[in-house]
Amino acid sequence: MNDTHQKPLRKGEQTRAAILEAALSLASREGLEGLTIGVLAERMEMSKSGVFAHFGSREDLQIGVLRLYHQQFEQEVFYPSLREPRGLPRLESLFARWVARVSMEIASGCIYISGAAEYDDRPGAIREQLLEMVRLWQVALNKAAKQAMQEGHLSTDTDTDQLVFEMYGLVLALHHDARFIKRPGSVERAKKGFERLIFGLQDTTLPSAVKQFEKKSLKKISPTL
Amino acid sequence: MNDTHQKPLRKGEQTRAAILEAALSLASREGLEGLTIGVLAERMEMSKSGVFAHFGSREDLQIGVLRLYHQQFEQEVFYPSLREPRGLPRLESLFARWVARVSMEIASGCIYISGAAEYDDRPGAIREQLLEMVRLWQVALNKAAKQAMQEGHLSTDTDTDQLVFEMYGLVLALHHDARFIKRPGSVERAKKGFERLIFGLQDTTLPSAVKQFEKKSLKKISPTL
DNA sequence: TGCATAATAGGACGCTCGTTCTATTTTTCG
DNA sequence: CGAAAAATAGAACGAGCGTCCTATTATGCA
Repeated sequence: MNDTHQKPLRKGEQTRAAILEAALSLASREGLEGLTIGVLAERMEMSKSGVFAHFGSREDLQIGVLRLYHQQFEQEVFYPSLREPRGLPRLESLFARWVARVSMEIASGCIYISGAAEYDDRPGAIREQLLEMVRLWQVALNKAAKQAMQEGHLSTDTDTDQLVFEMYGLVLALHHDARFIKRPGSVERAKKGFERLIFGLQDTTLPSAVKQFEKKSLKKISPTL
Repeated sequence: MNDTHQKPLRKGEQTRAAILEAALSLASREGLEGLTIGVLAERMEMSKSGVFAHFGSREDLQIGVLRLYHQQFEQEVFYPSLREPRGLPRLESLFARWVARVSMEIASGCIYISGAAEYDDRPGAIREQLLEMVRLWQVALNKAAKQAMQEGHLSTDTDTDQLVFEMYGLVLALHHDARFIKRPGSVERAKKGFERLIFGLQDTTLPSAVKQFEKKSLKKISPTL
């Protein structure tokens, strides 16, 4: 009954991390709301209460999963792009890595996207946490777009909010078509849409004469990762 | 025990329809998977078994909801647009009415979109039904785009699959930003994206000289309904 | 109006869920 | 090593779920 708790020991945090990884994998497939402690325990070959003890509640577990996903997203998409020169190259890198990650997640699912649908109007701590992360990501994209403007890579009257809106739309369409409809070629369509978006080309309505701008960048970003 | 069942009487179908309406309203907010017979019965001021008896199973109820939604979608979006002349006007009408409907659904939610997230990889009759409807809608959009090509309203080398992909992305982004993030102005962004998409304008990268094409249509489609 | 039948209510079922309590095993460290 | 503390297991709980069964009420038609 003595509540002077020492700092936690090693083993606990280790299995906690393992549980979170399994939980993330599960939540990617079934959704955060579909994540169940029983199934998670089964997957971990542990008892329900054994798993549960690492988290104060299911909600805390879900938030832990969210934070782990955010961390991975930062590490795989955001930080590497910061090494690109600011302006269009960085913006292109952000989009390319984002698309690459969602492509890899086709078999499992992007938690930012599925979570947005799940927590549309389900108030609570999970929604708040998710909302903060998605906002952060959109702000990062917006900042990169604004820098591209300042660097002269985009027209000075570019509506960056509109640009981010359409970039997000392309990735949402990719996720939708690839994961729900399971139509091939969606990745290429997202990339093509981005090129058209950036270079302001729509060859279906305009005569050529402007196509020379196409495909002069977005190339050195390797499609791996 | 005599299984020679007569054709069903009036009252039954009447309340069945009322239940389906309530169920659609509920499923719009909570998702098809969040639709529960208990809550539905409460909403209808009926007993659980009374509600249940109108459907062979929960799955049948969900499919009924799906069909009702599809019917409404056809009536509000698809059929009225067929009265527009084939080609770009009809394509614009389809998009405008689609956006108008999703705008009205901001408080509740579009089942095509939320359902796509819920049934990503949850096999079964519901996914199959939903998939068929979404495919049908995309095919309709594609057909309208192809007609716009044939009418000379769009360039002959238009990639209509790409066009539909991006149109879908715009509506998905609208749904995402308006419903999850609750950011205002999303409707205008979707419309602006469509105009840019159709007219091939991206004023952030191209000098003006082509802006005269803008806003010459998509106007007589009233935003009401 | 009455009778057959459809429509609905009420209750119980087996199941799964998150959570709690208590006991047992495992780990950590003086 | 041995004791304190952490980690885990096991069983039970109350609630909500879809579904089934049986009785009761409401409806439609001869």
